[in-house]
Amino acid sequence: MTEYNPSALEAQLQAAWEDAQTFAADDTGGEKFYCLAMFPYPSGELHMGHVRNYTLSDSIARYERMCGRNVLQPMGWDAFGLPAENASLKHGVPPAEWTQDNIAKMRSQLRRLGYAYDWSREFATCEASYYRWEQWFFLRLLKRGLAYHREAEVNWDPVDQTVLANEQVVDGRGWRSGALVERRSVAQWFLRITDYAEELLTGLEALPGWPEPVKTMQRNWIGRSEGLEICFQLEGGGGELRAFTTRADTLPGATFIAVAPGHPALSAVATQHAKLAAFIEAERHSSVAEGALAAREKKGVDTGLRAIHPLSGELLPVWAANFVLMSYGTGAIMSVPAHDERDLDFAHSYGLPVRRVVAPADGGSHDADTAYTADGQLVDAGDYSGLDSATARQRIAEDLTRRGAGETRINYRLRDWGISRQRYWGAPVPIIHCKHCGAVPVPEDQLPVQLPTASVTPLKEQANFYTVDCPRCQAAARRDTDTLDTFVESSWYQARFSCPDQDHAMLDERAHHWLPVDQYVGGIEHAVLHLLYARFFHRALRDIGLVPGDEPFVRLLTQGMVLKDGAKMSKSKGNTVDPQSLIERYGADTVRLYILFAAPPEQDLEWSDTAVEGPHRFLKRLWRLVQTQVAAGKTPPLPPVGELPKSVQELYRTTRAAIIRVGDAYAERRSLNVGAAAVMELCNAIARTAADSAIERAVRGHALRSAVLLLAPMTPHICQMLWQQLGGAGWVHEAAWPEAGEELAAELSEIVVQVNGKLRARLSVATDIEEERLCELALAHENVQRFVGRRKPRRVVVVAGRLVNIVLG
RNA sequence: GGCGCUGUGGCGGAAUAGGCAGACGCGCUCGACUCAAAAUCGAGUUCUGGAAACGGAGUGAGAGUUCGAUUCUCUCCAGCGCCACCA
Repeated sequence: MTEYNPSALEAQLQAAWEDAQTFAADDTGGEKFYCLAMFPYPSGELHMGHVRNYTLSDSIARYERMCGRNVLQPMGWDAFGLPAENASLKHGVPPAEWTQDNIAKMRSQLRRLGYAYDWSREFATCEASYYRWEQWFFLRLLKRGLAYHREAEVNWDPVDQTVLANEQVVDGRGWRSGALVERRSVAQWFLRITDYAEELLTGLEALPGWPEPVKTMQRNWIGRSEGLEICFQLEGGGGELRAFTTRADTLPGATFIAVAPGHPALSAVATQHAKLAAFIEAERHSSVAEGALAAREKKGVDTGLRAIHPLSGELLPVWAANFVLMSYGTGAIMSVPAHDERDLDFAHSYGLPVRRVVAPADGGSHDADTAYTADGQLVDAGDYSGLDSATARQRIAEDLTRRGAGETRINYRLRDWGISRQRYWGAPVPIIHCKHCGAVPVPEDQLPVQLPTASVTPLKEQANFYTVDCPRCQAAARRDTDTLDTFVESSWYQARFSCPDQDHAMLDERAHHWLPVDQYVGGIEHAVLHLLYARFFHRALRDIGLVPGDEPFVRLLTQGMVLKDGAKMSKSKGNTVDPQSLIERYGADTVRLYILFAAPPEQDLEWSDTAVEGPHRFLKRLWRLVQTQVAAGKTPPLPPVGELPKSVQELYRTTRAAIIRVGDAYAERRSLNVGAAAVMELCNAIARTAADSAIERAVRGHALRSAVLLLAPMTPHICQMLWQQLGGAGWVHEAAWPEAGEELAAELSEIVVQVNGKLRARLSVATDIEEERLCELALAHENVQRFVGRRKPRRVVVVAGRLVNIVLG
């Protein structure tokens, strides 16, 4: 009997797959299935999170392939980014070299796991042949007005020395460095993602294959709110102030106006108002990031300006206040202390009046010390008194609109995406700044703007990089020395995998063949960053005809983290488990099976060193079962279902059930942990069944072949070998997914008998038994009688083929 | 503070449309094989009473709907995640 020797077997098969190019995708083939896992940053080390991510997607890809689909499963490298620069500083290795070394390491680690990638499509985003088209696309966006340059207050990461997008600031800290983010004014490039805000929001409804939490996070991030922009005239003809509100019904209760310290209306006043000027200046230098604002004490200064209430004509003081954001709405708000906690807070600090105009609709009372923020009924609100909040909002909006004192508006929390980074290791911004012509695009025939790899010096210090002539007027000019946010690369790589060898265009007709991605697999941490950017990019690409449809990813699986001792595995915590040593010990198949089996894909997986033994033992047992079967000679063919004797009926049924259950686990629910369990159950049933007669061997053979096919997407190496041993031809990954086969009619079925919903007996009865007779039998059962006794059942519920519930009065 | 997710044995988890709670696996107990160990195989394993048959309790807590609830509804509690002066 041959021993199960995973390492030899796996190495041999991996080489054979490679020689045969068996996972190359067909650009013209039939029903396509594009399966993609989020490509890794080449850190040089594969960790368990990667193994989980790639094993999930590989199992799905292999399953779809067995179902006859033309599968594309590519792999590449998200290769720009800071770690390469840091490594370069630390060890003196150029980023390009460091990155290439890491890619080589990780590629061989991935190969050792037996993933069915089409390696011919591999690319790294740091290659000029890739970012060249990113630069090209940036210029197209610029031409279409979707990219623009402006000085803006930005999030500045003092450790990484770069600007961060809002999405990259987490709790007031840089997402990578963890440093407290500062506010700075920097000239940089933006992409007009806000142009797509509405579409990105409504598009979520067309994504039933996305997890609800991810869609919710994106909805919150986009933050759509409908409201009214109200125009307040300043006293003495001093212009106007506009304020956005979602609660126009509370306008009668507005007692002051609050404006952001950076509001342009203040600059003229500040010249005459020292206290205000000081306040504005202090706020400008306050380095508090957005996330920390909420905890800050509310401060303000009366500007001396007075605004006219558009309903009452009353004069409202205008205050400069640090709790108003310049970057949302108009930078000015109407303050209604009675119905907004922040306003009330501020009013209390500065002794401003509180006017209650909304009362609970049910007539209940409300604590006067807190703001009543819910909808209700208007009181003491002039013409609007008595109306409910919704009606009042509508009426006030209509009235103000008619008088030109307001208009309905939709505001979004989403801001434009700042993409300039003051980093070396990234794709250069293809722009030349000219004193006379402004920001001039690098002509297309001069792309790519190559990142100079000879010297690892910041671009702004490399004169031979930035010294150029203006392409328009030939005067001396200066290249933009910023690089693009690395999230730009990952926003379109899924499209480029369709045609990575295309030298003459960003994308070609193959993108129309392969896109959208049918199944995307990755970590939930990208719920807003990468997944929102990629949806935006896809639409921008669509608008110039390069990709089909509106969405890049049809189905999304967000896998949970791999934890050890309750915390995410990480080097700093010292709780990592090295996949490499585990593979050496158990083989890739065991590692794959364990990581699929240990938890549902979407949930966090608590790593257990001992639990790995389970899947390993199972594979060894399966191996032995096949060896025993094969050693006993040729397996007879499966006879017609009707001829199966009692001794093998259970195994036949279990096999059939397993085929259905496992198929469903792969296709519908992607709950591969349950699929793996069902195959284990099947193998237990095989081991329980005798192998003496020809018919027993025939049914066992059928069960074993099925088990091997069901398991093949998860543990491809061992299954390839067992498939051959069982007489299967060719690659198991090209074999057809098994048919469940004819259902075996049962003569007897087991019926559960309950009394008052409690299980009291089980009956084995003829499947076609009449309901009346079944009830008789159930009632006659000894143990049922003990509970029913002389009492007369009030009711008997019968669920055909399943149970009888006898309800006593 | 808002929104969302999750609570099931010693542990990871299963229960597809409201119908046998605990599949599958880890761990543990006992046994077989062995000089011994490893490996392997067999029996058992929610708690509790009982030798057993057979009971009692039981899916975070409490209520509700139902003949019947891990599953549906409501109110709590706990943990996690996201967002958060967004007007």
